[in-house]
Amino acid sequence: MNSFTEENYLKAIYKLMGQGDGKVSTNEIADAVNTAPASVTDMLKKLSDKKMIHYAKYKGVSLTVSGKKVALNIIRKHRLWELFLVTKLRFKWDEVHDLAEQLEHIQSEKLVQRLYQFLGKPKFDPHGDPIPDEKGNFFSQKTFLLSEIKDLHVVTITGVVDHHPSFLQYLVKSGLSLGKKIKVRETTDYDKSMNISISNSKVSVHISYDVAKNILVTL
Amino acid sequence: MNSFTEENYLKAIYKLMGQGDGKVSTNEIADAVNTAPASVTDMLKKLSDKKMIHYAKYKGVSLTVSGKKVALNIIRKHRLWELFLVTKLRFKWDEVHDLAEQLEHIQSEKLVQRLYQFLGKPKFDPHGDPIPDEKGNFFSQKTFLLSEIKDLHVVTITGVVDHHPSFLQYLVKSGLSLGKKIKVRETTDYDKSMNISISNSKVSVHISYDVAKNILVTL
DNA sequence: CCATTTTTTTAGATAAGTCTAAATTTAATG
DNA sequence: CATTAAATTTAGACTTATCTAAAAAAATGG
Repeated sequence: MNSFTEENYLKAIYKLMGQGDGKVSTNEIADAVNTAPASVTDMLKKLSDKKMIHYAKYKGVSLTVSGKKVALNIIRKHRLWELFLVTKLRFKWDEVHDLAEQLEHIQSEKLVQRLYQFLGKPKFDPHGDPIPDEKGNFFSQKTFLLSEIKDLHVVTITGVVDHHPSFLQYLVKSGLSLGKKIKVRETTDYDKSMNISISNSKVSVHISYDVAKNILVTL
Repeated sequence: MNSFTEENYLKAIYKLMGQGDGKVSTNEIADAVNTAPASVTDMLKKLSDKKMIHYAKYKGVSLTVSGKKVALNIIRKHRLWELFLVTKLRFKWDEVHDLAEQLEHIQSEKLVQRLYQFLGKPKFDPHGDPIPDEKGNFFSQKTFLLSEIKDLHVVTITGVVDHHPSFLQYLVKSGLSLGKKIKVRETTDYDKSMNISISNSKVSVHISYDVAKNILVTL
């Protein structure tokens, strides 16, 4: 069994590794789990002993197959709980992250299975992130950053890069929720800000480049 | 904020205090939380510093008002989660205890409120135990042990003393679930075992004294 | 009411996870 | 490529919650 702390490290490493199998640095992890680099080194030794990571001093780390499995299971639980909170308990999508950070550590395979059934075997969480299945497989849609979309193209919002409550709240206030179809009307060369219109509502919104590069869309 | 461990001690002390405000002994607590008495003494000092318990060396402990409040909140969460697991996720009543022991430590007042609403502001958990409200108040029904009921009386099963899965499973197998109306047909003097009949089903069951004194009933 | 048993507390250690400060390794740069 | 800067690890210490063994207090019972 793994402790809460170990699970959090594995999750952080998983996220830092991204798609590729690149090595993750001690400082990156320290930053992600909000602890001193020296503490991270200690934990890396421990996770290495447990065969959860590949670790060679000064060389960075990557997850082993078992490490990846654990990480994906935590992520699965996190996203299922987020969806539960939003769809069943009427939480807003910007409120659920911290609570899910607690719930993701509840140990019970049966509970996860039942929750999964209860929610109707969902494929995505309230932020548009895919929910891994029991085996760790998940849908990976081809998404683009809204900031990369050329003028006059119509796209659908399917996710966010930044998950902070304040950003999510800003999106809601601007009428930009998941699933919305939008058209890029005009991009300003100078600051790369965009004027976009929301389909079926004549409404148009002006968003900064900073915002646009945190919104994921599909064609 | 209190740690998981502190919460478990407070819950244990609350349960050991029972109705009265009697003092609870170190050994009783050690037994309840499954740790060595010496460890309990350490924790008692800590809880005393935090003004959660009244503690004088060698004299036993009792909860302060804040200690009781914390304990009741944990119990509230425990019972709400048990009910959630049974009514929403189709767990059996004998499966939920250990899982609720984990879930009861999730910190979020909002979550508790929402769960409470979601479950329809319930008054009792799946084992017939009352669920304290936000303020720590709960219904206390006048219940009796089935073992104390005289022959030919009709009573309703409203709870259990022993919460162990094996006992609960035995009850289910014998058709003795919460809410069932039963009549005590005959008590055997020798071993105090009972022959009882279940209303609306002609079925009669023979139960030992050990079983009868772990079933709570109302007249 | 004194001796023995039981209960409780103290003392000293251990393991997990963290820290700061110092040492070491790697990377970057003139 | 030698020196400085940055990243990483080691060393030593702290906190929380636990343990065992020994000491102290309370309870029991002839």
